[in-house]
Amino acid sequence: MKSPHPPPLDRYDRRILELIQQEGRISNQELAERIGLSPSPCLRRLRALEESGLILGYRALVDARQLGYRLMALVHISMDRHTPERFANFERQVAALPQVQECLMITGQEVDYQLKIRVEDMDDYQQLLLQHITPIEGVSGVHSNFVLRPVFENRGVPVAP
Amino acid sequence: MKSPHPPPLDRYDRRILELIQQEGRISNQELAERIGLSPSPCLRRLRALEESGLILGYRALVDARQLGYRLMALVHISMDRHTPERFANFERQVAALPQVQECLMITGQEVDYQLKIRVEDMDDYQQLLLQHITPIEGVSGVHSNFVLRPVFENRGVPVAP
DNA sequence: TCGCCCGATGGCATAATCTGCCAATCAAAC
DNA sequence: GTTTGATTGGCAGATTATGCCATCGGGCGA
Repeated sequence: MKSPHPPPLDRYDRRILELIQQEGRISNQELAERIGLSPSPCLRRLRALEESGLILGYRALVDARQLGYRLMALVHISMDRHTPERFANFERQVAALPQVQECLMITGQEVDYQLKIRVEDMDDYQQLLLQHITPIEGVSGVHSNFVLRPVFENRGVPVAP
Repeated sequence: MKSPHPPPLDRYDRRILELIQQEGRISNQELAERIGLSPSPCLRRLRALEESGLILGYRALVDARQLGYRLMALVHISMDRHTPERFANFERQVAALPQVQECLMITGQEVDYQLKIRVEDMDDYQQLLLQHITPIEGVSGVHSNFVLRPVFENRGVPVAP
């Protein structure tokens, strides 16, 4: 999957990465056309990028609001004792909650994790917090911020020249 | 694109949404097989979901670390004067920075925005902050947290039954 | 209970796409 | 200028997508 010496990316590879980050389901033919290559080598390059692990996968972006998730929250969690077992347990429990879209271990004097959460409304949020997050062993502090407006999300990673 | 009365989702639609959030480039044939429908109606449903706006698009996930982006930071921004023009200007300037992966306007007594940033290293980060973010008109406070470990990201939106 | 009606399904045929193979091309090193 | 190696383009077979039409099934009224 991941070679020890990843070959450098030329301009074709970079164009491919840029385009499939924007249009993940673009056909190989159109991809080839846009990068100025014939379909054959274009597909070979795409497969190579997938094999190398540079392309981790493909996702459809679903409109969470249309599914009823009108509330997005950023939750900062602090843990009382910093043992590996506590962390591992917390991460496992949190991964089991589908409302938790993202979990980052971060720096901060009073904070250990930031969670990004999607729920329908405040009632849901309160229930999730009180019944599923606060009770996790080791959680000593919880601080919530709510997203007033997502200015932009899910941007592609810049592919430098 | 977005109908005023979106038709309710049945179990087929929900399965489609679940699967394409995990495998965005799955072929229609395999998708049909997995949801227990023949290719014809499966494709019709997929297209309908795209037309309705529920599926916003498709993205390839690129491994940022392999591209050299070893540092991920969460930056909290406070603005000194809360006028619409200031906000709009800030958002425009920030959207022009490819290192800024996400920009959320959030609640908080001292905070107005959270940015998620990817850079190669601390030098890059310092330069981005001092040369491109701090100078934006209206920015009065900047506070950085760094991501020690992304436990998980890019999870799909739960599609409730 | 029966029969009608509307929407959704499955299958088919055609069109488009994917994908492996081969010879030809290009670039760099000698 | 020649050789060597990798990359490309085109072609053919296999796979997939997509529009069309008859059929099926569920809900509604009689």
